[in-house]
Amino acid sequence: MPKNKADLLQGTLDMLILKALSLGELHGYGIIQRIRQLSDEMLSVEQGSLYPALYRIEQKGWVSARWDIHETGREAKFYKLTRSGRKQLETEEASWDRLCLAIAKVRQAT
Amino acid sequence: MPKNKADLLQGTLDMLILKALSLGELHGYGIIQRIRQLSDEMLSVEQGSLYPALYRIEQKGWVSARWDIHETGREAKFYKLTRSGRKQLETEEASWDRLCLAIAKVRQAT
DNA sequence: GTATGATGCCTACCGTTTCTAGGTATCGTG
DNA sequence: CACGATACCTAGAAACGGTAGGCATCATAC
Repeated sequence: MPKNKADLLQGTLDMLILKALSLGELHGYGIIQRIRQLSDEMLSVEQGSLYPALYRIEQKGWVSARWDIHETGREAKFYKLTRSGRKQLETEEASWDRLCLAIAKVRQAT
Repeated sequence: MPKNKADLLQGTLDMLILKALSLGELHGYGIIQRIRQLSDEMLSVEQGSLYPALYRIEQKGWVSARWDIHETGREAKFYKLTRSGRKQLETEEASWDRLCLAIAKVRQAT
């Protein structure tokens, strides 16, 4: 059980993964690191969340995957954003903006 | 099944309920209306989400409830934020801010 | 007068999401 | 050689919010 809500990604996992991949092809483990790094260590995606998510995202055609060997000489599965994935990222970002705006409006109320 | 993510509250339901009640005592159905109105119709909490949430929130001591008759002459269950609930609201708002900030950082990346 | 929609409460069940907790293997470093 | 980091994966469970139903009252429209 997650300790507190701040640790939860609350529906943003797909968007984060797509965003991470929009900066360039990457393998699974690297996605986790990139998200953690970009968020100043505030977000940490668990492996148990990531891999099923990647599978799901691949099924939807938002990323394509291939096995390759990266510079360290190790094998890894590389994911690349597809055109459809880029579109999905935009959609999810718009939804997120919309949600944030709506929440902000409620919170503004006095 | 929810049509799209924009419709989802993504973990903010409790915060929204507490916020709505922070503006004054209110009955269940009224909470739904207040949230919808404050968010400019962008957020709509379903009854099937609200009532179980209110029960849960009451169990945690964040709100107190009493049956009463409101101005229209109808009976309704009125909920009031407790001191503990006000504290919880602050906590949840801080978590939300933290999440938004983290997401924003990732999204800024080029 | 009665049908209908809004108000008002509730429950049971379901789908999605993300977590925890495990497993496997390789690599570099102390 | 042990150990942590890297790299992949799955199973199971918890949390959350939705759908879909039920019940009752009230005002309005037909």
